[in-house]
Amino acid sequence: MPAPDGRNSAGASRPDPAEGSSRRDTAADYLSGLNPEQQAAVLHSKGPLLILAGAGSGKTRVITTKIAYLIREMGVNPESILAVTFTNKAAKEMAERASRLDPRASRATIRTFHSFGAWLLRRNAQAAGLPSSFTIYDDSDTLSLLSAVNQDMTRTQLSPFSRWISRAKDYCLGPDSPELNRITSEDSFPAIYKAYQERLTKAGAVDFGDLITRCVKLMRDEPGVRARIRQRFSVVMVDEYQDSNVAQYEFLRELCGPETYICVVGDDDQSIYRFRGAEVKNILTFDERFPGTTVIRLERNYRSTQNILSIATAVVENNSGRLGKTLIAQRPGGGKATIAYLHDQDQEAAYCARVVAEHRKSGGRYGDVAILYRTNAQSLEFETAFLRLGIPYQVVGSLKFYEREEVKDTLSWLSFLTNPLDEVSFRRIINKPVRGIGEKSIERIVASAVRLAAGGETEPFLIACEEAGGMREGEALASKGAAGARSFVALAKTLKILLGPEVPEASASPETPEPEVAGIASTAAEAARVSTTPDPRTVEIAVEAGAPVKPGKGNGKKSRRREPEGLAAFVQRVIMDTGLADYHKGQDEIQGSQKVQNLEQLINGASSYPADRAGLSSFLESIALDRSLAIEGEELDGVVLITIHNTKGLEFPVVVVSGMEAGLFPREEEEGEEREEERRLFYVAITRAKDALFFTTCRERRLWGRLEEMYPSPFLAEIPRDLVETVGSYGGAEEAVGGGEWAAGTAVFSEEYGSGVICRRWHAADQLMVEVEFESGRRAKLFPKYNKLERISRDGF
DNA sequence: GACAGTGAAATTTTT
DNA sequence: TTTCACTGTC
Repeated sequence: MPAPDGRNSAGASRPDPAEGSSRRDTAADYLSGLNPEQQAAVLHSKGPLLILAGAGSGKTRVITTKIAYLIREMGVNPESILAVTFTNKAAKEMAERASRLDPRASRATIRTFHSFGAWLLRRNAQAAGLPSSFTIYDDSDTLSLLSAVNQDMTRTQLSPFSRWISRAKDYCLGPDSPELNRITSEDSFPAIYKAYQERLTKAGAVDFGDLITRCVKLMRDEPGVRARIRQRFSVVMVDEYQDSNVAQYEFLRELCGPETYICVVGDDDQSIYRFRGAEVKNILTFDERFPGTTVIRLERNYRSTQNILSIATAVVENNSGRLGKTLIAQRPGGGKATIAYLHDQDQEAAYCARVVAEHRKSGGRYGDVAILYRTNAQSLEFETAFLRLGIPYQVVGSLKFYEREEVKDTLSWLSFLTNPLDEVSFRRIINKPVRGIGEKSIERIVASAVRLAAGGETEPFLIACEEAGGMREGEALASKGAAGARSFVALAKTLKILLGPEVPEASASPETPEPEVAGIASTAAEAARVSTTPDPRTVEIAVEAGAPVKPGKGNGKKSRRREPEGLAAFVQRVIMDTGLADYHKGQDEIQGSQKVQNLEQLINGASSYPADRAGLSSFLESIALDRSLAIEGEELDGVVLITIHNTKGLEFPVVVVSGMEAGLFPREEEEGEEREEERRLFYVAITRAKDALFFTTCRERRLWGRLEEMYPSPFLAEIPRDLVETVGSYGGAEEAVGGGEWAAGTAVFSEEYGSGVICRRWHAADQLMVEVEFESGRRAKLFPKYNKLERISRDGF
């Protein structure tokens, strides 16, 4: 174990002897429920630790217990503990559970990689070459900036570049790196990347990748910062380590000095983010890169029945390059899984509805059932069917709330008020609602602003607008545009004043734990200040905004609403004063959309933040880094519709893996790494199930309006036949698929074509005929009786 | 410079 | 089915 944090605990590494026995009792309490491997993981204290935690093996429990144990038994200062996760949900859960074990754990830093990066950069903005109020750009902002810099190219042309840039950053490659050819062979990429990066920096903004790569650079260039950070965090833990990318590995390397205790937890079989740069190699080679590593395997599974785990194991064994784990069920019993062969999505949805109904009949809840799919688009059929059948459901993720036009508009205003260099936001709001400033004029203003910024001007866009409005020396626009520019400037200035003065830069020792109480007190005062000066219009329009949007829906009673509090009052004011409220109200009337409602939701989301600059910054940051934020709806009992990626870390009594069709899941037909990743995804899906597991596959599917003929996923053939039963028919009654030796989904071998999977069967000339999709990618129609076709299986069937 | 209309293309997963 | 780029008209 590391020496306890120097600042707080010199000499305090041993628990007070007087308290010793009672502490040990408590320790016994929370350790006794752990199995031997879990205990070993908690108690481990020498050298790096890699915990290979199989699905459902109590991973979070081990981490949180370890945090509590470090604090209680090892005398580690909670502030010295850093735990990083990949999703906000995981971070939140970890923090909550650790705090429940020991309230002091709430003082530990438990964040996502990206949010920790943002935290570090804000506190060391100057050293990192950023304004402390830097804006975080999401992917669409990145694309906007790219198209601003490359005006001769369309967004469609630029979108691959946007992907390549973020991939390059995943690998920690800058615009000048000679290794960029690993990303793409496109010749123009380095130049476009470079121009983008320069402009991004000029805009006082960072993208997601920067949140990691800039930290790596900061730690390398500034030994002082690195030393402080290493002193602050003597314990570093990483969850879901299999999803880390190269840049995150580099970051970790910088965070960990010789004294740091490092513990990573992960499961190589659940690595499913390769497409965005995750490197399974990080976990596969951890013990080489961190010499002296102890590896502990958690293979006891507390979630699923053995049958489910056997399926999962059989499937994932088809992958190569694994560290290897075998899950052992701790729960008894469990029946077979089911493969349902269905005709189309309607049948698929109907089948799922039946699964739900049966589960309900045996006393279960709607929320016990999860329907998993590969792509978000697949949720639609389930939604419409469930709506019609009166089955409550909830769609997890995919809530593109923050990508909506009206929300983005508002956020752009808020960003621009926080960061006057923010070009992307400026472009978005300068002429919305229309102020008579068209494309040409915008380009002229931006060009002028870029010049001004180069001269050190801190508010280049406002100054450039003043020029355009004829308020100062420079190129003025024609009358209509000039008036628009003037009104924009006036608006921005009013709102800025309302927001209050700039916050002073961070103090000298930025990584010292901050006394949080002081911050809240001052911000509460600020909150009061803003909300006590309401614009009379605010109230009036707020009431209108609360009125029913669609005729015939809602009522007038709702209009007696509470006045927005805290930052919400300011956000509302921005929406009103900028004219966005009226503009989108108009849109609602034309299109029957719910933009005003969405804006209200956004206002509500701001209410828990203090109404000052700091509050606004943290509001914007949490939105940028946690897109699932606004879903805080009431907890209703409904069937869960969710993508497989989103299920990571979740479990459900009943799981339906839908859309098991070649080309859809797995997505690509090719073999290799891509296929292995899809298989891991399949493995994740299977291991979410506690009691019952279903697979559905359709013969045809409506994809973007067209009807496509589909074939069963080759993954179905990897499921040992004795662990599943099949139901359903593929078209006509005679073609029942369940029985028969040559069912669809059966793995076969042909001397001529190699191995493959039967995707279809029917009768031709009184003989059974099957269509086989071979691994070579070829398809062939064969008579099992006449062509040499063997059935194969790996379970000795 | 705004905006409506047309035609064509595109759909994976997320911090 | 939706989104985006491009064209033509006011």
